[in-house]
Amino acid sequence: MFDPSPKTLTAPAAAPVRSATIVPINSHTIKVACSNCNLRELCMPLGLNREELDQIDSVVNLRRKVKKGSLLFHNGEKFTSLFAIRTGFFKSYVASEDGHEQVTGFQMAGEVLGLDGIANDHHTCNSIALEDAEVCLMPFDRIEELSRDIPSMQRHVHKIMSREIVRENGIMLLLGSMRAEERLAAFLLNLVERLHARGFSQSELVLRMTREEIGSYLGLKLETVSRAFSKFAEDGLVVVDKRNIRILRSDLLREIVGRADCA
Amino acid sequence: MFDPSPKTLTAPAAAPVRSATIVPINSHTIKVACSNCNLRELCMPLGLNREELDQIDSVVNLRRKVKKGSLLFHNGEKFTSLFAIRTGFFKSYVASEDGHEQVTGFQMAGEVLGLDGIANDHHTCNSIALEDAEVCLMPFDRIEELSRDIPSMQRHVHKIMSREIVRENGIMLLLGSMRAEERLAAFLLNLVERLHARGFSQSELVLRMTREEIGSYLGLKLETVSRAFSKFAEDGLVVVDKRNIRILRSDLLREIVGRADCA
DNA sequence: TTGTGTAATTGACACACGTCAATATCCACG
DNA sequence: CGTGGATATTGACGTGTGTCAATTACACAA
Repeated sequence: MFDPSPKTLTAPAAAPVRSATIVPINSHTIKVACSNCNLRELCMPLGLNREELDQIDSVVNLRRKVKKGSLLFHNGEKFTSLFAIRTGFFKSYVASEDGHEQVTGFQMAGEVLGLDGIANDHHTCNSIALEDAEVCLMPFDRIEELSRDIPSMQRHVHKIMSREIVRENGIMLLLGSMRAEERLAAFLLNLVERLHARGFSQSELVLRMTREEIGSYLGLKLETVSRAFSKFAEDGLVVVDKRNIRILRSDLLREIVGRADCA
Repeated sequence: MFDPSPKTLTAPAAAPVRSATIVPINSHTIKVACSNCNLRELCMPLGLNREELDQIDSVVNLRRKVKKGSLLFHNGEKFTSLFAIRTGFFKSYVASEDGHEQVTGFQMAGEVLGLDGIANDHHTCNSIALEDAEVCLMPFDRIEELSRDIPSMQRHVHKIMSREIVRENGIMLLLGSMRAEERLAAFLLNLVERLHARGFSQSELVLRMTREEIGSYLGLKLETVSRAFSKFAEDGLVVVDKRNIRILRSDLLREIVGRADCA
């Protein structure tokens, strides 16, 4: 089909990879910190000046590798830290008593995980790595401390949380009023947009999740997701080869999303 | 049917009502402030000591009356303040380009509105009063200022935002995997619980919104909501008289929610 | 009172999506 | 180099909910 090069959602690492699961950061020995992280335009340090950057480096004091398929945190776990994704791809989900899983989001490099835990000092959802990943640990009391000293940091934390609220408002709109193909179109456009912001192609993407996980996120069954992909392919909007997707007509995808509920 | 007394979601006012739309609060003349507001156990001041209470009074510097049917804020409006509901009942909703409205939440006394605006300095949703209401204006830069001085205040603001994220996670679960009657049962239980926390009955409630608005929130059409109400009534779970609802078997309602997606 | 509009209920029918099942494909692992 | 278990696709069919429409009840204004 098209170039199946196994791209990873990993920006070129500036630091050597370590084998330990938890890696203390020591700015003297390992030159890995927010101040020279290539995600700083997307992640926590956004909008901070040089001096503030140095301060935030003191917040991000741990790194953690998360193997594909393992949990970063889970429902009920004590909340202590937020997590900034350095590399890899995560799925967050809640589970109802009967065991049903509802995917609440997919997160990639530069995005922040764990905000749900602040409310009750315990996490209320689960986050699992869909590919080998690395996250920066940010102890929340340190974040709050620093927020009290640096107004721009404080504002940034507030914006990150508010952005999550706005995102979820959008998902409610999607789940509440869109039809299957509209949902999938919106999903694909959102994914490529975020990937593009990270330097990837505007038209090609590799899905990190199964059809079932997409379906859970979009409130659909996996068969319906599969059929919608086939329909898009049939209509020449995309080329679908398993998890490799090439978008041929993003304009038409946008049109599909736009005409949501017009009928 | 049953007692149709037109209860209002208004705690007994401690202060005289003024006619102006915007009422400056002067602690010397009008004894209305967080420190003696009867919602302080639910609203912003939660967990503050006496001295901190006095400080927060300096944040809440304006009151605003909102007539039934009028907007508190709307999509695109510049964000400056959060709003704490003193009395009344609100509906928040987003609108897609084509004009479809998706209700994102219903809010009552003691709850905070406007968190969506922080992300982009402009609101991304709309809030409309479903009955005559009164809100306290809390300029957000003042909130941030105070948060820097009072750690417990800072933590409280974070908790309020996180709580909203968790709430929306729950709605995603509802919209993504529950069936009509499960959704309505969950909705009713959530409403009475919140009303009960405000001193109202555990079993009787007056809906402030139409079937269509409930449907929008739950991702259903108004006819489906109506049918679900009728089914509940037929099965003896509730007594329905237009917008007056009496819950007879909350245990069975809980069971309906619980068995979501068990089949 | 009568008129008018909104809200709610209920029935008949349609259809989008779920369910069930068969098959194909790929990858991990012995 | 097979083999078993995910994952994905596709078809046939069922059903929950949407759609359309008729009717009632009620609030409010003339």
